[in-house]
Amino acid sequence: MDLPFNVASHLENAVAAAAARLGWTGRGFEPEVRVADPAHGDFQANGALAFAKKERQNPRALGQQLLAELGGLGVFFDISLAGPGFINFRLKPEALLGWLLAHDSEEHLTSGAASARRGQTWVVDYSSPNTAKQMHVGHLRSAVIGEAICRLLEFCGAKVVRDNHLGDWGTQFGKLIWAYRRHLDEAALAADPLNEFERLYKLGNNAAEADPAVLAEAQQELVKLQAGDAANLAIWKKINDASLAAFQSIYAQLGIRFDFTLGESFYNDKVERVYRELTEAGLAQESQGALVVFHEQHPRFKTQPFIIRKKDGAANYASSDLATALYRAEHFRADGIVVVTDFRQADHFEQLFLTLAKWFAARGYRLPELHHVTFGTVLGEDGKALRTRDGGTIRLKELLDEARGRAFDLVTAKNPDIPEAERRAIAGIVGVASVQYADLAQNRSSDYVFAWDKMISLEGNTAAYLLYAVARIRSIFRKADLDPANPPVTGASAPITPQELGLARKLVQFSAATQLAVNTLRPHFLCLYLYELAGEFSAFYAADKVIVDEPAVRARRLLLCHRTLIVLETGLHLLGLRTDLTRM
RNA sequence: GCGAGUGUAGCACAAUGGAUAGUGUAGUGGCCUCCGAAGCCAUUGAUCCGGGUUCGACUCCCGGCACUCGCACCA
Repeated sequence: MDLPFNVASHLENAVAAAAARLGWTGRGFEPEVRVADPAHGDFQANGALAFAKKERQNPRALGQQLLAELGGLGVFFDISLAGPGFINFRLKPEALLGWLLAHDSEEHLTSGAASARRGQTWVVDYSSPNTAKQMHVGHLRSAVIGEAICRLLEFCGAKVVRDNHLGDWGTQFGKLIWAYRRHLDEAALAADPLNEFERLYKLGNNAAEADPAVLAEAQQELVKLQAGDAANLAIWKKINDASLAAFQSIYAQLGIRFDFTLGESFYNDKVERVYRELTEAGLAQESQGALVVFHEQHPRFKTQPFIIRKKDGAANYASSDLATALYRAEHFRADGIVVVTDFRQADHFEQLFLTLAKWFAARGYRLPELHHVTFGTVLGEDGKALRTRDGGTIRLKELLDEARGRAFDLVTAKNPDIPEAERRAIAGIVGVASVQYADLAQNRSSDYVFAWDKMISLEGNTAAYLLYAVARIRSIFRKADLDPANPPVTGASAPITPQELGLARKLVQFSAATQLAVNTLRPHFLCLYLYELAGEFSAFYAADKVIVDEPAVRARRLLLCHRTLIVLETGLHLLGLRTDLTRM
């Protein structure tokens, strides 16, 4: 019998079974298996501690009883009781090598993970920029975090629907169409449509702010658009087509491909049902001319309304989001919906989810698991929202161009002998990966400081450090002219070194890291793992020469190198990064 | 005013109620006739304040403080 891909869940099952034999299961025992501090073991089970508290018994004694039931695991682990009642599991070297031999490709790692969420469908709503504007740095996080979440869910076996929920139907179009009708510069439109749309939007926005009469006119343009006015629809379509074309080049660079681009406009004819059903269910009411939902039991939302139809009759964010959730539940049969936006929309989504729960319950609809994945602001080094020197917004296109440029300068400084075309290709991978990784590597809840030097300098927890490990491993195989597949690993006379063991142990923890990242919808847990793995590899690489004379030792070390390579690559791909470089 | 998020070394960040709070950078001291030194090894330095719950608290609860953000027709 071999160890399965997910060692932690295997242990969890074994500990739960042992507890069941002791009669603990019905009394609230939880195994609480997690990755351990290497000083104590590879995994630990802490369940005896909490259980002892609940039972008012000595935790150490309960730990001892549990330990006595775990004999079957002795094939794979050295097991010990420690401290107040921790049970530590340390994988035996043979078990470690067995696991490594069994998981020999990205495909096998993926199939090993795919049982966790098999059969589930998840709709992930991310990126979702407003059309008529260029994407700026503020759009980076939703796109990058959303894509990583999609890939993590897929890795765990879920069917993922990637939906770009464009802001293509809001009030900005009233202002934009108002300006378009009066101030369009045809020459500028032909030269750079997005630029001209941005100019018109600013013009319309300023005019509406300065003059209530203009605002009223702009609102009328929106009402006409939402009512299907042909002329306004034509302008709207022109704007959207130009915007989408520009977005597409950004998505291509970030490795993002949407299954659907169902913007707010798609739900225009679906909001009437929302109004009707919410009204019938007694959830929506008229207030100050608008249709709103209050939540009486909520301390704040009992007085802070969720406005689902404006007093001028137009739909808004709330109405289209309600219609969107229903569509996702009915049409995609979603088991889960993840919406990735910044934290400032937290109130909106709390109100939305409360409303959905009541609405779906009233109609007997099945409610998907709802997640609002929030993230903080990208800050400049002055601690304020990231801006250009003259206070403008930083366009995503320019940001990625600069990342590539900086990466190119660095590759050129380090390795001037590589042909320029290859240096450009390397810079494309490293530059974009650095930006993606810098965003993913921190807990998304906090703001983060965007610092070019730290991001591209390739030291510490950066994409380049990980890609450097990838390049070095490829280099070993290139120099040795060896095929890494399934080398013989037994019979080595030299004992396995601490660095080899450290690396092997880290590799086995890959599944635990992906589980943690996907269960919390926080990709930084995977980043942290990959960084530690690359660190273990670097330490191993410095301490133990791979290409040594003794065949069995060489084979064992090549096995470690190869498995490190595939785990690093699988992990980086899960984050949405490219790894197709052989040197850098 | 009400609410949410965030406060961890000089700076930037980790820590799913667990064992001695981890890393990077900056500083200090080592390591290339040896598979890539964009590297490795060692070392200095921190939980906003005050209570509480717990065998155990950066983590949970209560009260403050600071910063950011949200709160009737933007998305």
